[in-house]
Amino acid sequence: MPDSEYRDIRKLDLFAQMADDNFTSLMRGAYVQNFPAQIELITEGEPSDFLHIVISGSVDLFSTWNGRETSMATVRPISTFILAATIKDAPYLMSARTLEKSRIALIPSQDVRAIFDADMNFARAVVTELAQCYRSVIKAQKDLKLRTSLERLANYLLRQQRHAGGAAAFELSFEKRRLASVLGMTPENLSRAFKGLQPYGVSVTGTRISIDNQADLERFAKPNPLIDDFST
Amino acid sequence: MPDSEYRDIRKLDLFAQMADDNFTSLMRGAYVQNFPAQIELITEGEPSDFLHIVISGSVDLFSTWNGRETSMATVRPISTFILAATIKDAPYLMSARTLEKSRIALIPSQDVRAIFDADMNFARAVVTELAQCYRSVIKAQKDLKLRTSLERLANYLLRQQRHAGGAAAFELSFEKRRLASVLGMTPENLSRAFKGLQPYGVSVTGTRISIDNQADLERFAKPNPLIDDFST
DNA sequence: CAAATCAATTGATATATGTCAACCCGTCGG
DNA sequence: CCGACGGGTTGACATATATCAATTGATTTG
Repeated sequence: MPDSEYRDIRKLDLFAQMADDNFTSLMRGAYVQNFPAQIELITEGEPSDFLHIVISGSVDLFSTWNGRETSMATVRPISTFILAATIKDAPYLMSARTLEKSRIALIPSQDVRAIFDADMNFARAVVTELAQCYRSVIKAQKDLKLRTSLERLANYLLRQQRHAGGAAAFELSFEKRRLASVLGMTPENLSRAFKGLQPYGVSVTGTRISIDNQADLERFAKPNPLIDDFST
Repeated sequence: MPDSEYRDIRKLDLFAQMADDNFTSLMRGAYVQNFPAQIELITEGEPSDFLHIVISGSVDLFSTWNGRETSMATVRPISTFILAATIKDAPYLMSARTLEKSRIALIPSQDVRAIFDADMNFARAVVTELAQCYRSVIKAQKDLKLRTSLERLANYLLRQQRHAGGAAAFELSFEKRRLASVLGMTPENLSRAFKGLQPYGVSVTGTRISIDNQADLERFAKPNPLIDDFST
């Protein structure tokens, strides 16, 4: 693993505070691999042998049941996924596939559990990270249960706008069919939802979104930190 | 706090392995209180000053947005709630109200965080509990996004049946309007959904459910451990 | 006991969302 | 350049779900 990657991983909240030799020993057992796009990295139901870290590229977490499929989340550099399964030594609840060419680090789960017991700072970081993940899913659940698809899209656009720096125009960070799945609707419906937001000053050209009337959209979307603020 | 309650709390997975004096010191700062039914214990958005433990009765976790409300989960004895907010020292994401007369223990959040740093076994238990909570929400999310309301009800009944011991007939553990909210539908729709399951051998009288054709219902519901098995 | 209350149900209807088929329009490879 | 392909869009339609209003039936309360 190149030195710069090593240092980038070290900087993750999860690893930043732990003792040097514990981090080194975690990394010693780690693999780093490049994957092409559209590769299924893990499959739900399988045992969780590795904690995964996305170094570059992006990964889609999705689930299937009875022939249907839904996108649960997207993982972008640099962050980890399936920490909970690793900690519990339980089967994956979600599958993961690369969305593009990606570089992934794999840390054996048993090493993570061992270091967890040995390093108080790491343990604290794991707990904080898990609590964060938990709260994110609760927010997503509230979004799903309390809002219509139009409201979900409106709030998604506001979040994305903020994430992109706050300018009136910005790019969607992934293709619309996947956005539809993340938001819990069909691609056709998403297309109509974009039209449904036109009266509130939203215009779309390809992946480029422009919010022409910020106040109007916010009045409609009614964003709420307890649902839309991912930092708390 | 009566000795029997003290011992019951001690037996919770979260506290079972920790050192005696750490547990004692946690409990020293704790309050125990009796609440009547329909009391709002916590309100979403407020700071998380206490970790709560339901000793008897039951508590509804719910959320609101824009005048709508949805039930997120029910907490029954003996277990804790809002662990994640306590650990992160972040605002509650859900409100909680007693469903019936309930006895609740309150442990100051800062004590929990302090003992977490001091007791490795407690830390490990907290992580396991959080990972469990996280996975439960992921399952709930899959349930919501991948299934229709009829399928959700069918699988709920199968889970409830198993929880009640597996007999063909059993009681719903709470009122239908709340069940509807938990399943993400209106009470009217739940009523129709019960009718929709009649062809699969489900009959309902008040809160009593009878599954007359187990195989038929399961063939329709297609239960899946990665969604419906709460233990893993 | 009678009145009031509230959960549950039912029917009629409106709205939201999904499905299917067709089409448009870029991109990519021969 | 052409044609195949795939994502996106659109329209027509079907289905799922919510809403509203009315009724029932059980429970509570004065």
